[in-house]
Amino acid sequence: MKSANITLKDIARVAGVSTATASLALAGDSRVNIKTKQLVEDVAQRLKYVPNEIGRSLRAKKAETIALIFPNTPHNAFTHPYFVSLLEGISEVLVQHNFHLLVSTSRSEIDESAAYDKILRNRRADGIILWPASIKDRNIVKIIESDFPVVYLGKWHHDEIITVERDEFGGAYMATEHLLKLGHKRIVHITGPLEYQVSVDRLDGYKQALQDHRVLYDPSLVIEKDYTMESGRSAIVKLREDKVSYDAVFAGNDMMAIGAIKQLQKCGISVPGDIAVVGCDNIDMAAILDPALTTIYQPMQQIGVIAAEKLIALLTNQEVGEVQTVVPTRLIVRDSCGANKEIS
Amino acid sequence: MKSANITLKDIARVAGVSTATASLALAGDSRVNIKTKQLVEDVAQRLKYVPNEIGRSLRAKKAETIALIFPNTPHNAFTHPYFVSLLEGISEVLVQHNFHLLVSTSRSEIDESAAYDKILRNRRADGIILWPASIKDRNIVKIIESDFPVVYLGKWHHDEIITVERDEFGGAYMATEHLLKLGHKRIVHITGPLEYQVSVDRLDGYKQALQDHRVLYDPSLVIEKDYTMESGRSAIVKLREDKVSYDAVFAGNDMMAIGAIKQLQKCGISVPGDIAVVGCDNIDMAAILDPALTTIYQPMQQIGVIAAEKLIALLTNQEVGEVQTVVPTRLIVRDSCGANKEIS
DNA sequence: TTGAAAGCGCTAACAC
DNA sequence: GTGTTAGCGCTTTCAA
Repeated sequence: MKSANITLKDIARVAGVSTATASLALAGDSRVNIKTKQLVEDVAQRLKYVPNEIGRSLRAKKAETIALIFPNTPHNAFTHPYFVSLLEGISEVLVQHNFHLLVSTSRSEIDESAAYDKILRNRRADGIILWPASIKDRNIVKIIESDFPVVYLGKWHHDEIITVERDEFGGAYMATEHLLKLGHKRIVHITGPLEYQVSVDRLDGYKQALQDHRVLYDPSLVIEKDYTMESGRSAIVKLREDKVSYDAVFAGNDMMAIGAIKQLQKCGISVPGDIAVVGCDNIDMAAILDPALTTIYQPMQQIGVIAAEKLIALLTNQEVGEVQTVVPTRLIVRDSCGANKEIS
Repeated sequence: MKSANITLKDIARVAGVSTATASLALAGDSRVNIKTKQLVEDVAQRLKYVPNEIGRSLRAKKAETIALIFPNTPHNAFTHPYFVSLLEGISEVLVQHNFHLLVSTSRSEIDESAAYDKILRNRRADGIILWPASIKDRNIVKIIESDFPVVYLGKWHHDEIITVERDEFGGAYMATEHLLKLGHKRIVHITGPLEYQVSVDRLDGYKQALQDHRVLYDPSLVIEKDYTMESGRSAIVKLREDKVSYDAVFAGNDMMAIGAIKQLQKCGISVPGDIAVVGCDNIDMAAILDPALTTIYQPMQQIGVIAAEKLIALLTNQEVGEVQTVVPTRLIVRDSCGANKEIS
């Protein structure tokens, strides 16, 4: 900054009023004389006055900031394909309300609960949007149980917590049903680590679809992997080793679906000719691959928008609306499932 | 929060000392008696005292926070494939130094310069990492010319500005040279919008490589597009319409390279058999495509790390080191260029 | 070695 | 309508 910062005091001095009046004037308080108000505003504009938000925050005990917290390592958090869309949605809302966004990655496994305490109490943020980590993470419980304003992006069994979640169950159900309707009976499901709620929900959706269509659930068709492309590959290898027969694959995310397809193709098995594959996430590359991947779309931007709106509503004592929101997912039919006849 | 926040005053009262002593003790000042220090620390720990950073910031006139600013729309900013890696690098360093990260997307075209002024002066952040927008954006000039601590992620013609940039020129040079060495003479270059410095640098690298290899620069081989996949497609269409003959394509980014490949394949032209293609960025899907995309790797995480380190060094009066850093890019040879003989 | 007091920039109760 | 004053939580002289 070339010049020292202009404070409210400066404005008051130049305008020839007290700081209190200046403050009131700039806040648009109706008690202050219209001419005085004009005068103060002019001076403020001329001197390019920008309120010091730290001072304001200290006084108001509000930071006008919300924190987006990832309880895991930065690596896990940021490489998540959803992250960018989520951030976009949150940011969009915050800008409208003049809130700031603090992105925090305190790794639960290193800083332990102290880091959370700090975020909760150092008053840098008024509320938190919490990205779910493993179900086992006790630190999350702590945050959720404190009555600090928080929006949890997932399922939580407590009526007072605001949650915004995707309909994982429904998405998996749709994916599985889609394959069933195409005539497949032996559908492999590659799950993510079952310590994540998402993985469990997707597995449940898969099971329910089978049951509703009177197809017996066969545990040998379910393989737990870790959401990486490589693990998708290895799932296929394992199926072959175990001599499991199957006619379709529903992968717990797109990366594993891609890995599976690559491995199948490597073995000379046609997708979708011999084996139909459906993924989950609709990451960018899903549409570009050959065969283009049939997958479940996750409305992450929308989730960001809803989460931010609810949190701000809560912070500003507005109507929050429904406490638990389940945002629908959507099946995107492309080529890898074989539904598009001309290419299968 | 279940209980009201514990302040320094509380600690002092419980420990039976003054706030000044408590502050000193917790700061580890050597003047304070070791026993007093111990006592205060015990009390602080017992009451789970966490300093209010807003109060501290107001006093210190420092926010211990840096802002990452995108001058464009949230959409443009966040969907950029580099963003996640960059964020990861920055975040990694900030966590180490106990700094916070404010992510800001004030859209230059809406809020105009007021938004920048605000960021510069509301004291929410001590420094800025600035992501380059169009060269024409006057607001950036304003930020850069203020002497607010800033690290600019690109080329800037001013010795006092800390910049961290990728070697775009070198990358494009390598890509072009690689194609030349493979025997290609008529290399198309699809550029991004030339109002971005990146696009210009890549074009320059392309030209220089041609010149050094005594290949005449032919303007009809250069097509300005907009970094989208669709525009990569349309570039190929246009070349065909104009009946331009060529044997290779160097695309200004991977998305355009992918679009070009898709369009070429659609026309029955083999990649790399008939036309060799090289992209730029090394986005995730580059390795997964068929043919796998030869491209230029951009070390964005490293850039984030360097940028954050330099900014923090500047803010804490440490040695900043070199003011202008050019981080090398790297050619990643895969299949789309035809260098891997067995598949071409 | 410790405490009293001032003040960072702001807002709001209260007095005039 | 406007000014005086106090105080948010913290650090840092300065005095004891």
